[in-house]
Amino acid sequence: MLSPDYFYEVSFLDALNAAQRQAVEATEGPVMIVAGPGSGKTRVLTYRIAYLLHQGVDAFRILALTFTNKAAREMRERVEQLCGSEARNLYIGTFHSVFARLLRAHAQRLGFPPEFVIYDTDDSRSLLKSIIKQMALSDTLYKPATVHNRISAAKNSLIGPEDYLRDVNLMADDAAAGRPRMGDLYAEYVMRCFKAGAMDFDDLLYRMHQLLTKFPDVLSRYQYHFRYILIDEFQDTNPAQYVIVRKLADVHQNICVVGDDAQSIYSFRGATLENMLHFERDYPERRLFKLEQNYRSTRHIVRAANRLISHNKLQLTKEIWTENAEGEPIRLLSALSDNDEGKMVVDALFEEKMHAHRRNRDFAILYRTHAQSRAFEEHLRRVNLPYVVYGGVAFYQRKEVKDLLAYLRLAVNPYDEESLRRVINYPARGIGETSLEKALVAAQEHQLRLWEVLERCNTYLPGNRSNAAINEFISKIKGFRLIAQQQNAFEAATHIARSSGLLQELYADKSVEGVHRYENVQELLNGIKEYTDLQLAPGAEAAPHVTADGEVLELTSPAGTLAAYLQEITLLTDQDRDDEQSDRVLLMTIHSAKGLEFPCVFVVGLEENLFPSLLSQNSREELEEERRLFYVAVTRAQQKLFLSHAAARYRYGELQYNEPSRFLREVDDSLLQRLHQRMPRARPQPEAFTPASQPLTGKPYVHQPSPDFVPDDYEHITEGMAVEHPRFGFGKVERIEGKSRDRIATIAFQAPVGAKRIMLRYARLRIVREESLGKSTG
DNA sequence: ATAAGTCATTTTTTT
DNA sequence: AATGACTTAT
Repeated sequence: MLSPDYFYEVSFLDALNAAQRQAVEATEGPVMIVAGPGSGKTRVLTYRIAYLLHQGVDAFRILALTFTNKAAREMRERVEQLCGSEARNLYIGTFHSVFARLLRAHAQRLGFPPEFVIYDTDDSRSLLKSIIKQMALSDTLYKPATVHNRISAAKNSLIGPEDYLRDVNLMADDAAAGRPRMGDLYAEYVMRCFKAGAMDFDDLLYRMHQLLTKFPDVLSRYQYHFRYILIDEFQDTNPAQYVIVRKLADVHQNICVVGDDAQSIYSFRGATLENMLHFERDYPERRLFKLEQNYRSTRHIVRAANRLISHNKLQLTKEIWTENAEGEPIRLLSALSDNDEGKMVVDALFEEKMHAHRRNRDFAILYRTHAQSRAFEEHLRRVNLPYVVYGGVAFYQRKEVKDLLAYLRLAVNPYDEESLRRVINYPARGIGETSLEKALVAAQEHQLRLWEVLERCNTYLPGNRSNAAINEFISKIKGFRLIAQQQNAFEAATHIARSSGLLQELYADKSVEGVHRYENVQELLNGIKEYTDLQLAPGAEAAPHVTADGEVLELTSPAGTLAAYLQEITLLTDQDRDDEQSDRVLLMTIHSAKGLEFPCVFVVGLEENLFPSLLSQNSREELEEERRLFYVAVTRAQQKLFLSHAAARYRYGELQYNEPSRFLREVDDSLLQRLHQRMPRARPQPEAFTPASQPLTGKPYVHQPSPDFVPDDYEHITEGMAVEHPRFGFGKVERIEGKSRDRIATIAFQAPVGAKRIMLRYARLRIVREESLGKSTG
């Protein structure tokens, strides 16, 4: 069995410690790896795959599932570094993307077209909104988001609409909440998605499970195919994911899950720690490996993390340790107000940068909610430190991008109701709400799809004034459909963008924002071109769709077509786009910091009611999840950790006073070193706070109304004026449209924000003298 | 049809 | 404080 070169070949395992190596070499049978933060979890996963390949396992028999595209890409790249191009044939992807592929191959079994569309959250909610309206329910009681969450939770627990309506407990819950029709909404929603040939994100799991349950031949095919299954971030899986994976692993039983119960922070989207407990129950013979040595952080930080997490009752016993240096004590910053916190944090950051000669990107400022970023942005701008805030409006969520995608989606699948409604009157072609309303009613009445009604609008909507426009629209889309079938993705998309009138509409808008939108659409088209060229390039590598023995694993649309492109793109998100490696301070929520690490970390806003959140203090479970969130935040730090809190802050426009977070007490006092003794005895008076717009002079701010300070008075802002916005910085008003409070100003802001269009109502703009523009940048 | 006024909402996020 | 959704007035 062992080749003569065995020892040479596996010498790469020398890069691992004993525990890691054991976990890598235990390839057969069920395995659970509990991996603490910074313990080399990704390393173990990649080496495990590399080791399997070295053992002669065919790459396409290995299935590795992750939560994010980024994690999947990283894993593939790292295996490729170890094993070369063989890594390309690995089945690595997110749960959603892998399942989407498998579902495409067998969609017809479930009555779906192979080119089914995937509804994102917006699509789902907009569909629900229309259903709620149609069923004449109050949309304050049945908010689309609430209903969607409920449906999503049901699907993630593999509860279908019939089960839901039959479930006494669920029905009682809904009745108690005053929403007795929830089950009916669920059923109608599922039916509408089905008719539209659409699956939402949760369907990719729910329908996958259905496929495997209803069709034993499909199940056994994949059961035999995937010899080794690996799952990353197991603590974040939901019941549906776990059940599916168990089914797939049932023949070979080579299932390896890697996770850390102490880092489970996604219960609000269905993840359950119980999966980790169930794993032990379901696989009694499973082998357990614990990776507890931390290579990331100083002893101070590791000790603080352990202290903190020991307050949680619900946990598998595990204590991380490290051989790293003691490091410096954790610093505590106590600020008077949110603005003060911004100043103290930025000052400390600046000092640390100068003192230890660090780069900007060595710093991360982590907060509980997005709204907290403002104060830090303001002060970072003031000291000229470049920064980037994670989590703005996603590219693929932008209106203009979604509009074009809707046209493309329609060309592939005209039954897609959400896309149809999105573009039927955009650009305006005289098909108003009334016609659409009528068509929807007719569709309901005749049990037809919206598209089918419109196709024969003369029959179903006799005498409707806009029938001519509808017919024209329908034949246009049919034309697009032909083109999508005959030409490649880029040609088809360009044609559709032009001949739908979308491009012209955007081109006509010469405002700064309009130009941006036009550019965004162009960028989307460029992306499509890139994709097409790559797919159709001579000698393009075969995607891992075909196994070595020639078996086609799944059929997808022909490469390079619009249909194929849409399949690839739907599951991409912003974080998968331009991964700018520029030297900037990073600002983000703790949730999005998971999986990352930084030399210096600031965890800010450590106040009761904010972190832990007010809404998380109802039950012990929720509080423990907040604590795990703090644990995640603390363990992002490699060398220096700063914690900060403010005595008072504005929330929802009101001044609130909060006690320091209980989490600060839970980290041993001896580990904390106060940077400045500033905790006030008495509550500060609101007047004492630094206002949002502090003069640049650095002199203490004196609160007195000045003639050039007009916070709310939009009438005073005129074109050509130099202004300062507390968040976006300095800029020049280029253009003003509209009247009164709906006036919109186009303001060319200086870097890093760039030109930006903002509503002036309530906007806190400060008029500044022209010369301050030159000397202040962000 | 457009402008102006009212009201409700407000965690975290991936796919 | 800041928005988005919705309603009322002209």
